[in-house]
Amino acid sequence: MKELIEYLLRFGNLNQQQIDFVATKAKEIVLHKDEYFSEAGKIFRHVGFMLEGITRVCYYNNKGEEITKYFIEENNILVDFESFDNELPSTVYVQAITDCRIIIFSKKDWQELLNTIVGWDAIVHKIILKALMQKVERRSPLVTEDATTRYLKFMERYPTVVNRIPLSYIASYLGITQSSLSRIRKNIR
Amino acid sequence: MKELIEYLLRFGNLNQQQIDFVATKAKEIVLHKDEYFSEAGKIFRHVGFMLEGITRVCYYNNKGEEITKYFIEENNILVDFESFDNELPSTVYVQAITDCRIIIFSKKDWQELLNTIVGWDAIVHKIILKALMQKVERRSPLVTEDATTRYLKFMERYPTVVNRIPLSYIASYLGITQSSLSRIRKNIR
DNA sequence: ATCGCTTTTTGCCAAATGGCAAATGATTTC
DNA sequence: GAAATCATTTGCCATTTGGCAAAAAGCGAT
Repeated sequence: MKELIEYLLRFGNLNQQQIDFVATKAKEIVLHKDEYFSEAGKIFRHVGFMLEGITRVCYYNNKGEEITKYFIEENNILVDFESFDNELPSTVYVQAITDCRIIIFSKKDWQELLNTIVGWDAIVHKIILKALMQKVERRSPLVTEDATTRYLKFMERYPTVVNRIPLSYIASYLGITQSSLSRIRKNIR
Repeated sequence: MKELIEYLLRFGNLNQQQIDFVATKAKEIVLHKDEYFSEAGKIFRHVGFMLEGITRVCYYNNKGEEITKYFIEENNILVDFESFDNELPSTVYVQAITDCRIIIFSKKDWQELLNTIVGWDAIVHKIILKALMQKVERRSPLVTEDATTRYLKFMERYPTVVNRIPLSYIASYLGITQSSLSRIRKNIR
């Protein structure tokens, strides 16, 4: 919980009373490896905050291949705003790839925070912006570089992730096959 | 100007007085092909709105290759919020690739709109969100598909752009060489 | 230690893409 | 209209990556 509050305070100020109010709405859940936090076709009804573990956001293309869009690590927000805000079915899966501890807020509680805490919407907007910008930045370089460079950058960007998840997920993030990634790894050492 | 107002109204309501006020702050500029709207290293000090033409956002990688991140067409917002909001030097170039007509707001006027029009910040937030989401969506599929598929999708997504800009820009967006793109084109027909 | 299961590595060959340079085509300028 | 300039296509060959299947390595349960 402390982590969440620290995270929130980086985006705006909250007084003790407001912090306590947030805390009353927060619930902690555990998600085991391979379980889904949410699934494509369903509407996102929670805002999550990663306390511990790694999740990934993925989808399937028209050939049935699984594509990992990005990973979400500790101390990051976990929500599909398009789905959450507009009550639209999400197009992606959010899956735990290690055991995870996650703080969640139900939509109802989230609304109540919006209505109660002055400035909550500003904080939330900043958080969303930051999350989206991160996505753009993490995704863009992948297009134009060769697979080895992409892998090296991946390791820089997710240093805490590389050794905790199966290689197949990394490959599906980098847009290459598992075999290719394996070969690349060999050449790097 | 009508285009801008219509665009704004898609994200929230403004009364006639507010619309007029926005109009007093808007200036129209012309940017010729190849001119820069903004450059890497400089701070973004304007919010732009594309009336006519196409711009692209690009940068250079460590090999000196030019990478096109995306294109911006008519009726879209044109701003690097990270740079604009935080007064940080931008990392990208925004370049006209056809002659363009662009409405701009100076930072000072933009602030005044924020302070004067109730709900302006909400509209702006929605616009930013949409723009960022578009970027993510346009960028992500590029990673995992082969060049031909990427080109076909590019044509679907930017139907009005394909025939108006040089092939080299498209290649640098798709992350392939000009030669490869030329060959791909040949095979498609 | 052994079995069964999953993950990772490897070998083989085919396909896609890159790099470079020359040829062709298109456009501008005089 | 000819020359100069720029954009695009093509040829040649090297390199990267994919697809598939088998081998090897890792891991948990017994």
